[in-house]
Amino acid sequence: MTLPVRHDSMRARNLGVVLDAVRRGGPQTRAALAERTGLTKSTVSKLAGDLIEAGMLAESGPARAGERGRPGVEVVLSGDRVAALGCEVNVDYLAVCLLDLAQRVRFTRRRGQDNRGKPAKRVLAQLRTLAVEAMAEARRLGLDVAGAGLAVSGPVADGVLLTAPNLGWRDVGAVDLLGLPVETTLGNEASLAALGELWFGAGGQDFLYVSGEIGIGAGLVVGGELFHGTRGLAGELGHVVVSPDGPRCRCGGAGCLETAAGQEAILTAAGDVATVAELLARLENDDELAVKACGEAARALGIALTSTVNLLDLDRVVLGGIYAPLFGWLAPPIERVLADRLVKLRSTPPTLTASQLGGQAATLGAAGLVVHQVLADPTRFLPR
Amino acid sequence: MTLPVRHDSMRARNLGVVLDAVRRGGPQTRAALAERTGLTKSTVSKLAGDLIEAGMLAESGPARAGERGRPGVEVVLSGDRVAALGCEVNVDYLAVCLLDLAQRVRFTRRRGQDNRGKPAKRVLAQLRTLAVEAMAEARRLGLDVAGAGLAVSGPVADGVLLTAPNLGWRDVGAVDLLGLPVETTLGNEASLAALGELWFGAGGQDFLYVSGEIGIGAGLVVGGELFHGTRGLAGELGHVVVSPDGPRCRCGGAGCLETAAGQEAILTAAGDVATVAELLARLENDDELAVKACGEAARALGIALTSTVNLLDLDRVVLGGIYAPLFGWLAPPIERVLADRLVKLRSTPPTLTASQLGGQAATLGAAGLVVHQVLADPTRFLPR
DNA sequence: TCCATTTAGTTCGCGTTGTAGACTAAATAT
DNA sequence: ATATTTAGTCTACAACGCGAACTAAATGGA
Repeated sequence: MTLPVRHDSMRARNLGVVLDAVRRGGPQTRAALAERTGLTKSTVSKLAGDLIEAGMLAESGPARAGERGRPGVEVVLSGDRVAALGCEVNVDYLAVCLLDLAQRVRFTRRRGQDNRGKPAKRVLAQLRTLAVEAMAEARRLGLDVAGAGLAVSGPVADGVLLTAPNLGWRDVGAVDLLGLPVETTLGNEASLAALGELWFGAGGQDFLYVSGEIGIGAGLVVGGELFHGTRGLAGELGHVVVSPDGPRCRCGGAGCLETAAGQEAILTAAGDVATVAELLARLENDDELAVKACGEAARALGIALTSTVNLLDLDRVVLGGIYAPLFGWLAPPIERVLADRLVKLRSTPPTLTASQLGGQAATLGAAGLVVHQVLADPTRFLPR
Repeated sequence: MTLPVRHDSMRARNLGVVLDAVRRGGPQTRAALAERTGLTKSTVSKLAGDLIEAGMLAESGPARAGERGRPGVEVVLSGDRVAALGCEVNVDYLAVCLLDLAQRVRFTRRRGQDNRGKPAKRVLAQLRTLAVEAMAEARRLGLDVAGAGLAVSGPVADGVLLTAPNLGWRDVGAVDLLGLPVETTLGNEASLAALGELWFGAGGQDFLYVSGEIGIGAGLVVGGELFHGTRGLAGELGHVVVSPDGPRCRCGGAGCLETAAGQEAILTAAGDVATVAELLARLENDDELAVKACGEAARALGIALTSTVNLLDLDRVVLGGIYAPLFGWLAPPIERVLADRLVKLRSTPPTLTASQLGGQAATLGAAGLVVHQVLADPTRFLPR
């Protein structure tokens, strides 16, 4: 439903507009901000003044214009007051990061451990230990933690992780189990990684992030915003059908992408390789079977992506998860399929990129989500 | 970019909020509107007063509550002042409709004619004749035409129809060629039909509208809004891959849905039937080949929809275009495929519905789009 | 019948907000 | 030096929504 605007929400919104303009445009003078936002100089001055007083903006010294006229003073996002926490549970590690409002990473902690089959309660308690460390560091730095984002590898609804096939979990109240003293937002790993790629990677404003793990998830970013779908369950790329009569899939269907390009399918096809690291080693030695396995997976990915591109009108795809290290072997065949199948429909096939953030994408996205909530409505952190 | 809020836009927005609440909730008292919108009684009173003065709302008599207290007076959308035009060029007909602000259809005109291969300029001039008739009728009824929507069967960008395979058109500046004296918005037929289904059919707030014609398009509605994709080219369902090694498709790919379930594929498989009407006749006579052709097409549709549902998280699919009359023969096999393939991933497979609007969906959607623009910001039609 | 009660809608003074334009500040060009 | 240009602040002002008081119109009970 469309929300009404009142005086207070007008103010909240305009403060957010100013902050967001600074985030997008980097250090800028008040005059430039007025120009860019459409607000008047005096309004921007007042808003910026309040934000500086609240410690969310800071003056960063004179802007050397070299041109005529009084040089302006640029304002920047200040990372000295507010921060956000990003957390992630994955199959083989736990991770947290602390991100300040200026989007600088102030602290990270990662703990490699196999979480498969372990009880959710215990794993999340271990993650809490890391989170508490991060919050202690925040206090030491004089930062308020505005909230936390929690990335889990499975579909999510109302703070509950519905299923995590690779962890063997079902219906886990992850936010409650993590039990942080700040508001915690639960999100799907692929979605949050997509946001991480958006804000910290080379994703641009519109792209599909593909997260290759045991399952294959995807996060769609359109116009700089995440697409959620009806109930927030969008992104099950792993069960797009790539060969209707293909092998049966655990979802009940057959010939799903996951059966052709999921981690297990690739490792098996490469000759029952045990780990992705091992697979990589073989690929680097030009192991024929391994290369062939990647080629097969890539062709299946190419087909699924063709469908997706046609449906959603994408011009950029970012490959993450295990696909990032395998990028060199996957990208060429995928690109060939895309080019072949999309010639007539679009002038250029979508660009393929490997995720630059590695295992950090999801935690960065999770923390970034909170940062962006604060930037969009900073009233919580204003005096009075 | 996030837009700032100023006093005038605050007012515009709140007027829109009130109108939208009336549209969604039907006739309501001012008190109920205040409750629903979150604005105060006095504000709603003032806004409603202005809207009544402008002829966009009207008092519809006392609300019989039967309960204690003074009975309120309900306000309704008034269709006596503003209207919108919806136009459509399709393969075998031209159509226009005139829709008032209360979303009542005040005039329709349809002209059956084969437009294949004819020059766009001539066809659009013919459509203009119909549109001018509709605008004359509007003038006769004392209605201001706020704008027009134009539906065409092909991808659209910046007022230009990029390609219309079934008409044999390329890069047609359709808005300019139509040359109406009101602002005209160009839209893809499937997208606009989806909006028609949203506002006038039984679509609910979240669904995928599938338009079966020579090509197969789709319009996705999420949370009561159309999903546009990066450049507004989303919805090419026809080129989702359903059998990677299937027959070649005119898009350059192979095994696209269109090659299995497009109008021509079905007619050919049914034994080179000439028209959909003829196919229907055969189906009603239980012609074995025709029934089998529909079954094949339905299975392909089922596979494409499985992929789509997994990607986009849908729980309702509306079948339109030629699929609407064929619904009885298509739906059961599609439902079987969806049920089989989605068992484990979602509690219930998506509901399948036939479009109730027939060939009217796109014109209604096109006109509705304009009506909704006016409802969202009615300032243009306010005095002063 | 009368009056308390309840709900609808209007009126009016108030506080908050952004705006426009005058004004001050600080640079460059001549 | 002085004019010019641009940045930023200050102040009077108007628009808006808010809230409380008020009027209006119904029901229900004595």
